Amino acid sequence: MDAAEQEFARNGYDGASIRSIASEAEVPVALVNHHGGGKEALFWRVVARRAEDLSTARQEALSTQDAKGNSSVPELLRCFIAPLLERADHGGAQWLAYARLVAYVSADPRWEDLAAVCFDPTAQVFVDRIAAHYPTHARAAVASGFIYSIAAMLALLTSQWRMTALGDGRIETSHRLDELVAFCASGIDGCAAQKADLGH
Amino acid sequence: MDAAEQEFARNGYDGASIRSIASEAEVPVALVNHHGGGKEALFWRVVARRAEDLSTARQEALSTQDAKGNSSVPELLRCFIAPLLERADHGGAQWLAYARLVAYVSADPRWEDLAAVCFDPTAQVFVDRIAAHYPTHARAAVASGFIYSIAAMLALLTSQWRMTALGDGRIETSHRLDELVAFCASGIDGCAAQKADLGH
DNA sequence: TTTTAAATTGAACACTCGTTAAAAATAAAG
DNA sequence: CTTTATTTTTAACGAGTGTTCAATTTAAAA
Repeated sequence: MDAAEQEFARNGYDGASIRSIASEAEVPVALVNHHGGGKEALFWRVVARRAEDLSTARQEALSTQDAKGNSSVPELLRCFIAPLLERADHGGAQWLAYARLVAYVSADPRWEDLAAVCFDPTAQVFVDRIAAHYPTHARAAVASGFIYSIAAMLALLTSQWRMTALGDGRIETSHRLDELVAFCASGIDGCAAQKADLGH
Repeated sequence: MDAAEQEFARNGYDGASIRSIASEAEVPVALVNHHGGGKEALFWRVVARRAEDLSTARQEALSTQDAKGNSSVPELLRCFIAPLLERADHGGAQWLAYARLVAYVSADPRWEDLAAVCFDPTAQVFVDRIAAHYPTHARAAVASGFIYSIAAMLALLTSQWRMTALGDGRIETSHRLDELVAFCASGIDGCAAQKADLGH
């Protein structure tokens, strides 16, 4: 599974080969097929493996945040974003590979169903919580803003190099989270405000 | 080229096959190799083909906007975002495919160089213009926010379906642009503000 | 220990891939 | 018209793909 995770994250679904995975895991080729149930089933399994851990981490962060009193939108966003980013940073090579895999799955419409099963239920919870801070008729705008936020989070995982290229100074990883949360919170706010202006 | 554009956009680089492209274009297999100079060179050519048109459209939008007087950050962002989104919406199937291809290239670190050549120069111009609205020491924050914004724009191209799934109502395509610009402008603003708060 | 089940292995199959080389057809130049 | 380029076609090569199947080894159950 670890080998498949690395290979899928590095080369994508089509670029990865069962033989490379088997070679990296130092097992015969037929074993990974017998154990994984075919390439596509193996891919699903790899993505789903850490999805549950990620979801519970997000919900737990939400619970501990709620215990401190009323949760603001930035605090809610942080509960969703921090678990993945922290694991990508300090969770070892496997979690970094998995984070890239999440970005890959989320970007490719081909894995619509997989993403819907693994990530959408938790996302739904956070959209509900964030939307509660805005007028009820702005829910669609909040949902859009939340998806934009997810895209921004994944961009931080895949194209961090581009930020240092376009900017003129490297930013410490610990500050990236605060920066991203600030971006998303303000963005959702702007989204909802724009929706409110439609009637004028 | 049109056939390659469709095929690459639909299946990615590894998923696309020269034979499918040749079949869709109703030409022999060897012709596309002779004319395109190999698969990778063909991919570069396809991506670069409309990149220049896109860049000039963005810069022209910037010029006409500047002619109206001082350009605000939302107006600047609209000049960058609108050209691609308009072409994806009303530019026919080819431009829609190309838009998806841009999203694909931007997401995959494998095409770092290609993206740097085709898209980064124009992006640099817009980062400079936007950064002029903020204190000079906030340029890195603005660059980060701009990349987040690009990610959001590409998410609108690839996962529009998810917005209607997480929200509870469809939003008209014409409103999407305003919504996205509002999100990005507010987000960049929040990014720069967070950077300013670091000293406290 | 014997018997049944499961896991592991090596080898091969059928297929698609990108690329190449020589032959045929078309266009351009003299 | 003849002759040179250029483009197009046909065919095939070699490598790599996911998958399958019987043979073997290991583990578990009776």
